[in-house]
Amino acid sequence: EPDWERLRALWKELEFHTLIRQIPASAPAAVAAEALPTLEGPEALERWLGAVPADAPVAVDWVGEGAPPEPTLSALGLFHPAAGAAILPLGSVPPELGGRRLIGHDVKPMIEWWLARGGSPPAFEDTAVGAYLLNPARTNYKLDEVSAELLGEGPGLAAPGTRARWVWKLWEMLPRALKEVGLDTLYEEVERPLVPVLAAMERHGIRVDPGGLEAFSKELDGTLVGLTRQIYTLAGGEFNIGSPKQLAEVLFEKLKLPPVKKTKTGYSTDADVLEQLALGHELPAKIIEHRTLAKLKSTYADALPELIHPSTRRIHTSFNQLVAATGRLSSSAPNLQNIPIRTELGRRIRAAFLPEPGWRFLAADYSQIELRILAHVSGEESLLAAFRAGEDIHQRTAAEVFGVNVTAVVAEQRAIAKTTNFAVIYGVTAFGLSNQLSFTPKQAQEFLDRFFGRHAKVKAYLERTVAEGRQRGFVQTLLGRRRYIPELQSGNPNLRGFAERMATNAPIQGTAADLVKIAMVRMAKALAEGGFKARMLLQVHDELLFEAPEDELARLEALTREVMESAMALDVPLKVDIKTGADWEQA
DNA sequence: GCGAGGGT
DNA sequence: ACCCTCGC
Repeated sequence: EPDWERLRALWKELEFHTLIRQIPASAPAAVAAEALPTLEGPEALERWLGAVPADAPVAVDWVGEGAPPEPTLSALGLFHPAAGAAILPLGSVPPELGGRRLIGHDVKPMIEWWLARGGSPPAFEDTAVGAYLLNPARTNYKLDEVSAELLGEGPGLAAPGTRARWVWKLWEMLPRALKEVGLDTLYEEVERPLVPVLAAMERHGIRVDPGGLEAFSKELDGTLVGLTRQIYTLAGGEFNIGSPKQLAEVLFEKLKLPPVKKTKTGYSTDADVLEQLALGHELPAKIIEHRTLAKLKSTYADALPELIHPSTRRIHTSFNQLVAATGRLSSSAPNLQNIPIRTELGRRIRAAFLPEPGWRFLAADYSQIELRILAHVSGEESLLAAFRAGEDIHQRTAAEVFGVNVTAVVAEQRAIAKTTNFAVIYGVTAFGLSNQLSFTPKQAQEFLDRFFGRHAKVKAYLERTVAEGRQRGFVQTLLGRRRYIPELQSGNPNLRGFAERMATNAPIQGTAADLVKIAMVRMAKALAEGGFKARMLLQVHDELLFEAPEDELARLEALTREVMESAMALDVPLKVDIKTGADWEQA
C-alpha cells in the first residue's frame, strides 16, 4: 500500500495539482482514536491550568472559521508539557487563562475573536509568523507543513489538543532559529506587534456606499450594452467578448488583423496588442473600452456591495501577513489594495468609500519610498542630493541622463526617466524597458547604460546584491528580512535572469514593507495612547488610510507625519504626503 | 489553469 | 517586481 500522505506532500511540492486530486481521501481514523480530555466549564479549565507553572505560556490551536469581523471559533486545543493536551470548547465569553501568554499558529483570527467578544486578547507568540520570517516564500503556512519543514514531521490529521503540542514543539525551536539568522528583532518589534494591529483594522472595516456603487453599475451596464452592439457590428457577428480565444479568432482570422505577440496557448489580445491594432481598425479600441468597463463592473461595482457585512454595514478585508515573499502585506476578500485610482471612471469606485458619517478620511502616503531606499542602500550621491534638496527626482534623473539642465527637461524626457527609475528598482531588462518605452531593445540598453554611467553606485549596489545573493542563497532587507532565491545559482539563463530581477527588487520592496509595518505598529500605539477616536483602516503598501472626527484631523495629521517620517532613519529624509477628504477619492 | 487587468 | 480577482 503506497504511503499516500508522503505522496501527497511530494506532489504538492512539485505542484502536481491534478494528480493530487486522484489520491484517495485520507482516513479520519486518527482523530477518533485520540481521547483527549475536554474541559467543560471554567472549573475544568482552572484545574488544567493548575498543572501549568504560574508564568509559563500555553500552546493553543484554534478551531473554526477565521473571517473578519467576527471569526467563529468552536474550540481551542491546549497544550503544556506539565498539563498535557486538552480541548477547550468555546462559548460566548473568552476563557480566563490567568494572564498566561499563548503560543499559537496563525493567531490573528483568534485575536480578532477575542476582540469581537469584548475581551482584551492575551499576550501571544505566533509560530506561523516566525516560520514566515524564516522562509517567506512558502505557498502556505499550515501547521502540518511548517512542522514537516522545521521539525522533520508534523501532526498530520490530529485533534486540536495534539496540534497544540506541535505548536509547542515549534516554539521550542523558533526563538533560537530566528536569533541565529538575525530575525528575532524583526519578529519581536515588527511582525508580532503587527498582528493585533491588523486584527483591529480588519474588525473596524470600512464603509462603502452601496447605493452609489449600484447606480454606477447600472450606468456601466448601459454603456456596455451599447459597446457590445457596436462590437458585434464591427466584427460582423456575435461572439463572446470576454473570451480571449474567441476574440483572437475574430481579430486574427475573420478580420485578418496582424497578430503582434503570442501567449502559451495562442495569439495575445492584451491591451498593448489591442492598442497597436487600434491604429488600423475601429474594433480593438472598442474592445479595450469594453474590457475596462466590464472589469470595473464585475470586480468592484457589483462585488463590493455584496461584501458589506450585515451587522457592521462595513466591508472587512483580510490583511494577509504570510503571503508576499517580499514582506509586503496582501489584502483579499475583497482586495482593498487595488481599488482603481488612475482613470476618471475608476475613481468613481474610490469615491464610494466613505468615512463614518460626519468624519473625514486622512490618507498619508510615502513619497518615492523605494527610490529613497535605493538612494540610501546604494549611497548614490546624485540621488541622495536630490532627495535632500527636495527636488523632483524624475526630473533630476532626466537632466543627468539626457545631459541637460534641470530646468530644460521636457515632459517626455521626464516620463522616460520615471519609467527608467522604476525599471531599475524592478531589475528590469533592456527588453522589458524597451517594451514599456516603445524603444528598441538596443535603444533601451543604451539608455540603461547612460543611467548606470551616471549612477555608478546604484550599479555597484545592484551587482553586489546579486553576487551576495548567489553566494549566500538569499538576499535581505535593511532589517534583515530574508528572501531565499536558490535559482540565482541556476545554469538556466532564463531562470537565473528572473532570479536576478527578484534579487534586486526584494531588498528594496522588502525594506519599504519593513518601514511601513513599523509605522503601522507605532501609529496604532500612538492612537491608543493619545486617546484618539480616529482609526487606522487600510494599508496600501506605501499609504495608510485613517478615518477621524473633524476635530481630531489636525492632531492626527501632525502625529501621522511625525510617526511615518521617523519610522526609519535613512541617509535621506522620508517624505509623507497627507490629504483629507469626505471620501477616498478626495483624500 | 490561463489570460487579462486592477493596484503598489 | 509583487499581489488578487474576474471570466473563460
